[in-house]
Amino acid sequence: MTAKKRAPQSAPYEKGAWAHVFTRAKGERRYWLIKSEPDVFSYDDLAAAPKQTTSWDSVRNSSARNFMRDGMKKGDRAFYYHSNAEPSAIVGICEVVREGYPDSTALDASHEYFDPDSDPANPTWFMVDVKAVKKFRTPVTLPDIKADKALANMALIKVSRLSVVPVTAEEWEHICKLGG
DNA sequence: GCCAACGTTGGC
DNA sequence: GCCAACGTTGGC
Repeated sequence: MTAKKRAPQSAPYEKGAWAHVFTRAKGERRYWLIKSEPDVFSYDDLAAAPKQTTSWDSVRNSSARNFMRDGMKKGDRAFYYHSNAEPSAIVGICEVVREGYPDSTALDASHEYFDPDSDPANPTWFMVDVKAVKKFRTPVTLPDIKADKALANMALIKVSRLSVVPVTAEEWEHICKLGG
């Protein structure tokens, strides 16, 4: 028996700052933002997928994993953000149609993102399914967001390099108005 | 348990 | 293509 690997469970939010996004009033809808590079999987790719749905797999960051495993619920909405794009921007809206479940790519030895340390009986990595809802008429770009005082506290800005982040209801409404 | 080295993300 | 931020790894 080898020594147990330290499980990648630590995450900044657990120290307090984002604990609130894991609780909700009965029937409350919560909001998120998910990032994808458009060259890899764009919003149009999602809209063109079977049932306009895809599993948000291959995320290998524990904070993002925790948001998917413990935070996102069916019916929640998420902005679809194109990272590493010209310009980087929120380009549309999608909906969580399946709540967190084990990420199959982490358990598939033939997959590029296979994680040999993930125990199938107690998986390390989780994913959700998201469905395209609406493409913005006008993408809301990162410069737009940075220039907007109402959006200065967005997790997108404050916590860089996290592929799944929470969005407040106020930020959600504001950006929806901008995007049309 | 500290912390240096390393890898990844993503803006610019 | 560069590099800052930051999470993870592993030696001690």
